[in-house]
Amino acid sequence: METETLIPKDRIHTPEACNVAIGAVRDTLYVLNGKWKLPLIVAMQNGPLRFNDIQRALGDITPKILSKELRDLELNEFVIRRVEATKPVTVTYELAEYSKSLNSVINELRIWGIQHKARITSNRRSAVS
Amino acid sequence: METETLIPKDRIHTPEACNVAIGAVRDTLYVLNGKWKLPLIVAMQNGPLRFNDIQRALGDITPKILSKELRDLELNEFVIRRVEATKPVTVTYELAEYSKSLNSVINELRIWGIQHKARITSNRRSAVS
DNA sequence: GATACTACTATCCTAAAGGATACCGGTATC
DNA sequence: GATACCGGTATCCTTTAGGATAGTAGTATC
Repeated sequence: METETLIPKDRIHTPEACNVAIGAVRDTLYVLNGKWKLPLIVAMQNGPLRFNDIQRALGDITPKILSKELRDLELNEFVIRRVEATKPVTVTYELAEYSKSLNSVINELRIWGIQHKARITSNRRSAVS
Repeated sequence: METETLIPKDRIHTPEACNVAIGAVRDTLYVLNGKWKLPLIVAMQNGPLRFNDIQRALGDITPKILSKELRDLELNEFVIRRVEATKPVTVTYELAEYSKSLNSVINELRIWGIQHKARITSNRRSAVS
C-alpha cells in the first residue's frame, strides 16, 4: 500500500502562502539572528546610550561581543554610532529610523516572554504541590 | 572633567520597564532560539505534517537537525508527535495548543520579513541606477 | 606617580549550531 | 532480487556564537 502524504500535491508543490510565510520568517531571523541584537535595540529605545552604559544595561555581555553586535546593527542601519569630540572622546549609540519598524515585532516578543515566564512559573508550582 | 553618563542614575540602577522588556525579549529568544523552530511551526500551521513532508517544506534542513528540533519543540509543548499504527507506521507532527500563543509573534516576524526584503530589493535597485 | 574612567581590541578558548554523508530496519512495489 | 519509500540514527566535520581574560591609548583625578 502506498502511504499517502497528508498534503495535496498542489499545496506542497506550489509556492503559496505557507511557503511565503516560512521564507519571510526565515528572512527576519536571518537579520536578527543571535542572542543580543533585539535586546540591544530594546536597551536603546529610551534614548542614546554609551558603550559602557549598554554593557551595564545588558548585564552579562562582554565588550568584544557588544562591539561586534553594535557593528552589525550599524551595518544593517538599525543603529547610528556617533563620536562626540569631548575630552575624553565619548561614543554614543542611538537607534536609527529603521529600528522603529521593529516596534511591533519587539512588542510581541516582549509580551510573549512575559506570558511564557508566567506559564512556566505556574507549571512549576503545580508540579510541586 | 568627569564625563557624565547619559542616563540618570535612578533609571539605570532600578529594575524598571526597560529592563523588564530586555529580560522578556531575552526569555523569548531563549526558547525560540536557532534558525529552525519558528519556521517549523509556521510549516505546521496548515495542519499536521509527516517527517519527510516537513523536510521538503523547509527545503534545506537535514534529517538530523529536523529530528532534534522536533524533539525540542515537543519538549516545550509546541508540537505533538503522533505515531499512527498504519503499515508502514507513519508519524505525524502537529501543533499543540500552546503554539497558538505564538501567532502574533509569528505574524509580526512574517510581515517584517516581507517589508525588509522589499526594502533591500529597492535599495539595491537604486544603487544600480 | 598611582589610579580610574573612556571605548574598545587582541588572544585564546569552549560549546553549540548546523551540515554532509552514510546508514538502519521495515515495508512495499516492480 | 532490485529498488524505493518510511522515519529516522550515527558519525564526522566546519562554522559560528559566545565567553574569559588581558591589554591598549588617552585623559583626568587624587
